[in-house]
Amino acid sequence: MTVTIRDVSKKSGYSVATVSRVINDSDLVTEETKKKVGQVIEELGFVPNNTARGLSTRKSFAIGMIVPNISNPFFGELIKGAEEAAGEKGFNIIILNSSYNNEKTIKDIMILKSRNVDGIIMSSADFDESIYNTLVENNIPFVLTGPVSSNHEINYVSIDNLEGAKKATEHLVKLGHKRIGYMAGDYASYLNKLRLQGYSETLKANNIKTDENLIFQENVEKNIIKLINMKPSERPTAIFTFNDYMALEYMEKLEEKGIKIPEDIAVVGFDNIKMASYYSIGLTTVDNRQEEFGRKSFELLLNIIKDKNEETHQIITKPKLIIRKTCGAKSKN
Amino acid sequence: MTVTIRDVSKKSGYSVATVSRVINDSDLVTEETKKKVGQVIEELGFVPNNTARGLSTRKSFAIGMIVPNISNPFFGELIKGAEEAAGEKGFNIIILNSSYNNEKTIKDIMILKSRNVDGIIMSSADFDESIYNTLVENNIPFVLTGPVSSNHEINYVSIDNLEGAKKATEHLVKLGHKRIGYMAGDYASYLNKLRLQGYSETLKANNIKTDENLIFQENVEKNIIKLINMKPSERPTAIFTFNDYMALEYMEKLEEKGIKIPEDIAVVGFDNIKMASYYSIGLTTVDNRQEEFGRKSFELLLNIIKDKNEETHQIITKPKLIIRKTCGAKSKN
DNA sequence: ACCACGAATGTAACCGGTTACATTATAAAG
DNA sequence: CTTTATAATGTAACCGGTTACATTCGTGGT
Repeated sequence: MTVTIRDVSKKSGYSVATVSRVINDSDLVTEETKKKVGQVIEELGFVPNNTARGLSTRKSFAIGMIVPNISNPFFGELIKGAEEAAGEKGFNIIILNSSYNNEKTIKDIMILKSRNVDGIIMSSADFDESIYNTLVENNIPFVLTGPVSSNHEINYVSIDNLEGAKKATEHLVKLGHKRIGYMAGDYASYLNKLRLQGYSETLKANNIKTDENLIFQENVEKNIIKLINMKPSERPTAIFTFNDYMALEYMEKLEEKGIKIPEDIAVVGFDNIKMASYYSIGLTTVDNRQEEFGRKSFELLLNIIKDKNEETHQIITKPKLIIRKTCGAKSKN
Repeated sequence: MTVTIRDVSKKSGYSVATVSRVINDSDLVTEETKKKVGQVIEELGFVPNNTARGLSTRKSFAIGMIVPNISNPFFGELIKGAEEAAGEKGFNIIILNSSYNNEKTIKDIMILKSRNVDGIIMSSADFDESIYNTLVENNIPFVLTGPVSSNHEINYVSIDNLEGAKKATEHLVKLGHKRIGYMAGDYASYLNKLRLQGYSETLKANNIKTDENLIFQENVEKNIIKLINMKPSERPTAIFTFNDYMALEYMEKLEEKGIKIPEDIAVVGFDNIKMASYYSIGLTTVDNRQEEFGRKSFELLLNIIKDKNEETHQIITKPKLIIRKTCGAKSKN
């Protein structure tokens, strides 16, 4: 049915080994035979079977990618960057949705192993010991995206979250705010810890003493009620929120209550999701370019696969503040 | 290094054939041997090598998915649905980003062929003859998502766009509007044709004569200028826009000019993207559930792969109108 | 007791590539 | 004109599963 390397061998008069060498552009064959064999390949429309190739080389030219939620454009962009970089090197991406579930993540890793992927790009909200062990025991090259709290030496690429939080908070300080709040959601991620830390350190560096009443770490509902019930004189005049998604929620609720942004409360987010730039929202935020991270993740992974050397790499990019309207500073748009 | 079926065979005392049968849960083996062999598999941590399996069965339990833009949540949801459905059946998804480029799409199809995918889910904005031929010549089972203008008999799943456009327009008619506009972008897609048709037919059915001046088919910039420059008495009192994305753009521009929504102009979109429901936007729109379509696409594809029968299937789902604020009707939220 | 038959298991070829090793051809060296 | 090194090609085993076909074994019919 399908044309195989032996068909090409027969028709061209060369052995399968030589044909294989031609396919792989080995320098063991003459230019002339390359041409002749190439001709036959063309004629027969031969396409090498990747599965067979993978079986003998134990490589698949495929990498796995496990993300918490494909439909979230934040991860969509990550995937896009990785897919593009992979394609350029002849790799393909097998995508798996972990749904923020670590048990599923481990199953996914095993699935990817059975598919002989050459490596995995992981984007886990909660990279724990069990995931780490699974990857290491199965000897699978991997890189993480996002900040990593693990005390193992791990390859990852991430934005500098501490620095980003500092820039965001500092911007509010420079605008003259004294009562600056930090608003997060209810889950105690490492990411949250870093961003809170950046916030706190910035206040300290500017001789503003931290006020526990201005740090909101319960769920969004409770936080908003607490905020709304504060006397205007006690209320923060500016808030740095954990991420854009939450910032949008807070903003919606605040405006419902007649609290104006940025006049009454200035807002700065984190991530620069597409919506932040959109439709009269104009959220000031910290740019967190996922597409670029996707690309870098793949490139790092490829290095690891090739080199197999022991040293780990951490690629940490510098964050950039995007000033729009919600912080009250003059927009640069 | 890795544990193979022969290791299991050796340790369990059974032949590789029997082990293979156990793996595949064949009813040719006793429950007892299944148990014994299963035990050994457990002990050794054996995971069957999918590549080897694929080579002999000529199946890969992988399907390819080609979408125009992964980072667009519209497609993200589609992928998510397909990935989930696929996972339940032991299939994985290889994702490829076509960037709306048909030449790349054809290359992608060949890449997927060399990987022996069992089928392809295509989401092309412009499914043309060359793509069709590539798929058919290479004998690759496929299903399309979205409406298909091709005159070939093709498997696809789509929303009923004509019906959706009718519902949207009808809603505006029922709200008492007489001057209802249709606003699209500048590209003449089949999709646009369908939605425009739904709009026109609804007007006719309600004895409102179509006014060419209320149909905006140039690019967004030009359309908006034309709209703004109309006298209020000539202006449409309501518009049905090609999709939510455009609707948001129009709304932004209109509000900038002081034209209130829905008081001055009511707006209905199409697709129900996440943003439509969000942050005081409240866009009335036609639900176009991509996640469900992703799931259905996979299920349909699986049927095609299994049955190999000749008849084609078209799965067309009924659209649902989501009433929010921009149409001026009382919101049901 | 003997044969037939079906259920359970085993043997080995096969899927389509890669590659270690063997072989042949070619040219340079003695 | 051998000998020898080297470049080009060929042979066949191998990757790790699946499965057609062969074999073994137990049971019921006569």
